[in-house]
Amino acid sequence: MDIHHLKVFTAVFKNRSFSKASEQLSLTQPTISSHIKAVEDELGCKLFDRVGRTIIPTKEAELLYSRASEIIENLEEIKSGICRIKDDIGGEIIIGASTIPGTYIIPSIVSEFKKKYKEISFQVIIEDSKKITDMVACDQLLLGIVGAKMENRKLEYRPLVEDELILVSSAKALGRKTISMKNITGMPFLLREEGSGTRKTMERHLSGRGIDVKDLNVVAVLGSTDAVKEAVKSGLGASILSRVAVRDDLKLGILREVKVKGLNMKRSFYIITHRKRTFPKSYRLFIDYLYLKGKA
Amino acid sequence: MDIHHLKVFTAVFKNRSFSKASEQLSLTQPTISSHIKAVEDELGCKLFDRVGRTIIPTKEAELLYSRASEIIENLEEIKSGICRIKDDIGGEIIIGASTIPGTYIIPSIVSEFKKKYKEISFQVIIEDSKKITDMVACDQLLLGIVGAKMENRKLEYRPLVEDELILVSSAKALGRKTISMKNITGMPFLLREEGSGTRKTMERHLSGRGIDVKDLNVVAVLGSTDAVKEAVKSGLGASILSRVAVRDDLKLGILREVKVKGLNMKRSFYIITHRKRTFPKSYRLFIDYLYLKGKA
DNA sequence: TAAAAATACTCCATAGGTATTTTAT
DNA sequence: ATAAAATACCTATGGAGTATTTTTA
Repeated sequence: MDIHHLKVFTAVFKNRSFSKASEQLSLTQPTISSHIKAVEDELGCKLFDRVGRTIIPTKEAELLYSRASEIIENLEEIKSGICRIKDDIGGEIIIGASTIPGTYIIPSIVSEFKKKYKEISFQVIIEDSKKITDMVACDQLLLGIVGAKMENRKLEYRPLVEDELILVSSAKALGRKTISMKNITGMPFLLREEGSGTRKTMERHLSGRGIDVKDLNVVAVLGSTDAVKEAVKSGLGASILSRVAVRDDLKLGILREVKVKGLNMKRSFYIITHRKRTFPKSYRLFIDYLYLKGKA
Repeated sequence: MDIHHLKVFTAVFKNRSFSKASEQLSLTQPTISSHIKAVEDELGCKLFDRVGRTIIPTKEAELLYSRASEIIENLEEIKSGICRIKDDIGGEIIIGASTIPGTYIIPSIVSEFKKKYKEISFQVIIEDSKKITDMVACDQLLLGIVGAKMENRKLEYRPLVEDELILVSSAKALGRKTISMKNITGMPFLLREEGSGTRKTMERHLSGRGIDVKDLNVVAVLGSTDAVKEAVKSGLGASILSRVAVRDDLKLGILREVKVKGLNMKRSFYIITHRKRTFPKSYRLFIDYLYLKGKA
């Protein structure tokens, strides 16, 4: 049974006439006839007694009419409801971000974006790059911002902002402002865990220069940027960290940047999305905004 | 949008799979694909993200699902509701009957019928034959029992029981037990109104013997059988009435039958129905019961 | 006679199928 | 290699139309 059938039926019922119904619905009278016949056949009962040129609804028709309008309205509601949420820019955007972008990049971007779209609220989930990448790949998240590419054909990567990794040590620790590559392997070193984008990027750059993690004098592996920073501050060792993560500490003289000759550890933060997912309007707006930032 | 579409959609939604839905609905997987596509096109939005072999409903699909089941249930309810009332033998039967059958015939028939079908209730409307005939013809009544045929191509007439009109006078009035035709015109006469079946039948029989109503010595025209009976009892005049209407009065000796030589006023009571109307189950049962009586 | 519904037919969209291809596990 | 969805293509049903007939007011 088609909704159209019900619409035709109600029109006939209300007009007490096939031809008037046909005018109302911009159909021809034979079409109305055949529709009514179809419904009668489907329900296995007559709906109208054709008495001369008058039409009298049967008991069955009365029952059908009393409930058909309900169904028609219901369907219209669904359609309009879907049209609404299709263009609804409200709701919550959940961003999965790795430590560095989640802490130092996203907040200012979100705050700027919110000036234009006040009705969109945000939730930022902070996990390491690997975890975020997996969550996007497994459809637990629609949008992620990470500090390293973990290739996955399901995912769409787009650069957001440039960053740089630098070697930092405690300001209190004496030492040269510039060292050479070979000095790195000797110094006590602090590392992030394996899923970290910072660590992955660092490893990539070092191995490009012939140094493996195993060559380093690793004093400790810590689960967050802050933990590493604190450890460095306390003089436990040096570490390679995002410039954005240590900017304030450098300014305040708590940490000290040590230049490594010939080592330039540029990296990007990436916007990741699932290639095959469709996004609610609010997400599309925000992602477009991020893409624009990425191009600039 | 077809209800079928909605059923397919809900099956896919619940199974999170096109092929499982196809098995469940005994359709092929391509059919499911095309149905979902049709709904997506109609609503102008994606309903499922096809991510590898997993299927993820969009926000729109969530909304649609939450309301589609409602509609489907609604429609099932309608169908079952209609099936129920189609064979529902409960409810009320309204019989339009003219004076004589309504008073002397119908009550006993109804009472007998009710022994078998206790759940059917009856309402008997008593009007003269003409009025009842019109009401059936104009679809205000589905069933009538009248004492005379008023031809109308819309109507189906079937005999119910035989009756006989007889000439009656007051028992107190002296007079012969048998008279000849020519004596009729002289005597003071009481008549029913023009719409009366009794009157119509009487006129037909008399005119068959060459006597017109205008030839009679009409003392009064009264609107009901009882009124005529009372008038006859009080000696105002004679009248031609149904045997069934005066049976008790004859037995009790309150009224007296006067035989008219060569005048035999047999008549039938008729069941009338509208040829083009359909009847609820209860009516069909009762009408069949009446037809059976009519044949016997 | 005129108005309304039914009927007969034609045309085209689409529901349904089968066979095959694409994609991801 | 396999399982699932998409795609291509075919057929038959049924929706919508036009033209005509039937029926009744």
